[in-house]
Amino acid sequence: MNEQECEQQRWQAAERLALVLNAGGLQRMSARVLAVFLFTGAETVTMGDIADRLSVSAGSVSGAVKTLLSTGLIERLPAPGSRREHYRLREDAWPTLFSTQNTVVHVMLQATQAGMAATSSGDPAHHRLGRMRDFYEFLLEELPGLLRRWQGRQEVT
Amino acid sequence: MNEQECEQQRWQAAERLALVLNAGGLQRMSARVLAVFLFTGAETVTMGDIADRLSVSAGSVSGAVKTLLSTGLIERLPAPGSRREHYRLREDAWPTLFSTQNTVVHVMLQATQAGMAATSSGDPAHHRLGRMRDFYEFLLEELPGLLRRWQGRQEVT
DNA sequence: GCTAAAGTTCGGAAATTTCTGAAGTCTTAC
DNA sequence: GTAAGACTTCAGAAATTTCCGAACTTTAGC
Repeated sequence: MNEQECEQQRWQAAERLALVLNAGGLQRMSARVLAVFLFTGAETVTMGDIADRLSVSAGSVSGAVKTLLSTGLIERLPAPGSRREHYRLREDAWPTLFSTQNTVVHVMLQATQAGMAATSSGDPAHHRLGRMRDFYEFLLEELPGLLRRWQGRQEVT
Repeated sequence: MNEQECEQQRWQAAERLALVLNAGGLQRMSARVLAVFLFTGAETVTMGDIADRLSVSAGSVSGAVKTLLSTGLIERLPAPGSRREHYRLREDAWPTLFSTQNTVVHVMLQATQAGMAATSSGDPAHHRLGRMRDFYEFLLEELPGLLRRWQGRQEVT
């Protein structure tokens, strides 16, 4: 396998992963940009690098980078007096992504509680909502332990 | 609070929950139909019931019900020689939904492995992909135990 | 078998999301 | 201070998703 073939495969894999990240909840452009951060051979990238690689407009890259920054998946490097800003994937990007996805659970719980307040205890809906609440409360209870176990494993390495 | 106010609140809560389910990955119409299954005061519902409640076309309901059936969130009841098919929320709907959402993780892992195959071990991308793979493999390892603990808690009740 | 109600399918309209491109702002270097 | 490059913003175009509705299929009841 020569170098060109490898590069081709690398970016094919990147686009495939972008599709999955997209299915997992990320916006399409955010997913593609995140894939660049993952698959680039460089330690850091600039917005221009990303725009070139994906052949998309600077505006799109700007928006996606802003989103990824605000969700804590990437970080801006303390720029050494450079003209261009440099960014890179954060070390704990994946636990972060996992955690933010679980904020949805919180909102779900609030909705179930509103529903239970609007139904009497004899109502089948009241019972159903109770079961739903129980499950998601269980999930939230389990979350901290899960992340702690992950961090514990990291320290060993 | 009189009966009408309660009904109004009930379905307001239902629509709110539908929005959250939508944000959590479900299609818009599937989410709204699932909310009806949760919030209805009846034990079971027919497609006609759903269409009336949401004021949407029979076609839309048909599509959404088909999806919810295939993902195991609802079930068709062994119809007692009736003209209309009856459906209801499955008892283990929420663990099921949770598990299906985690099939995304499997696909993600496959993509990381393809990426690692296309990069050499000296490449920064190789290292990044390795970290991503480690985290999601960890998650998959934790999943069975999590569901087992949930089932254990259910049996006690 | 016929009828009528229930459910399904699918083409295209409508609505929403997503991206671009151009204009504007900020920063750096000279 | 000025010019040039990097980044941001936003209105509108493009693409995609989503839904309706009409035609079609199936099934229960007679």
